[in-house]
Amino acid sequence: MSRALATPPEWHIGRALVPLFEEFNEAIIAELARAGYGDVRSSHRHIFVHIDDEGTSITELAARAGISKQAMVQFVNELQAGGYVVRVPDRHDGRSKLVRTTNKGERALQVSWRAIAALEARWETKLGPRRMAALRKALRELTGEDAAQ
Amino acid sequence: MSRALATPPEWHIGRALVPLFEEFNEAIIAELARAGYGDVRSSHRHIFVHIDDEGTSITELAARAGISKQAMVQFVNELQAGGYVVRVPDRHDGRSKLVRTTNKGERALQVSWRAIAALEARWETKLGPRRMAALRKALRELTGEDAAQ
DNA sequence: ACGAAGTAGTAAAGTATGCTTACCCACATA
DNA sequence: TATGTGGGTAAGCATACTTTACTACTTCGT
Repeated sequence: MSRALATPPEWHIGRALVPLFEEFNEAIIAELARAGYGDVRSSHRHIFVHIDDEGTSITELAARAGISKQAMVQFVNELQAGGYVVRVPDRHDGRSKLVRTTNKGERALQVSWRAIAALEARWETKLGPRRMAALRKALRELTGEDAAQ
Repeated sequence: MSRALATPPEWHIGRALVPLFEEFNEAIIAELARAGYGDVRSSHRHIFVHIDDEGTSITELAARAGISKQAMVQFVNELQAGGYVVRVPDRHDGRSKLVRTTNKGERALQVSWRAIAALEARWETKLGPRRMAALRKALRELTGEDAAQ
């Protein structure tokens, strides 16, 4: 019945990671909605972050995102309905189609990049350029990237 | 029809924030499941991170978490069914009940703290103690905390 | 002291989302 | 020609909520 069996940690990264992740997501979605791309949802990043400029097959997109083909088909259908991507036949494989961004898709991507840049700028004013650079480098290394500029 | 209308950013924080957030979540849920608390889901953090030792009302928990009372009732019901929390009457208000953690709830909390500590330790081996401390400080400041130890 | 108005908790139902499994067809490759 | 692979439909499921509606209790104004 005794309370306080163990002392809780004074602070841990989750206290920041969770709200920061939410802030990141909401900043992008809100900016997209403001720019007229209100039908883009955060799960559509599975396409936007993995799609190549020359187009990418559904199977490949699904593999990169780590979800099933069927789930990816759904997301592609949604973005295609919104006019953000199109399916074009693959010249090298009659079964395959390549998903490509449309001009509208490119514009939406640019809006999201601007939203991210704005968020990073806000963070930089809080931390200063030196510490913000260090933060970016640290985060990048933690995800296994080289972080070699 | 021209492609490459704007250059995509070489790298941005989302590339790290998203996978790191997922890693954080999965590390806790996996460790809880391994310890026999498989019925705790990540949304239950809404309770665990906001609950006071003396107990907290549903209305207060909902306000802190930024969700509706009804949603909070659901999460409390689930955790109560699992034996992690109980509802006790509030002496000062006949309408109100206080949600309190049980011993099992406290044990689950400790498991999650250990999982977080282990994750932070793994990150520290990648970055070294100095840069890890700087990362923690930066993240903490970004969420509006003082970060004054 | 007393009725009106507000607040705490809750049940029930509905909605949006992000998936999965089970199948199936078309085409490619051996 | 058999087998595999790409794309797809249909259905189902778990999750994380919200809206609506109601009861019990408290507080406030008179």
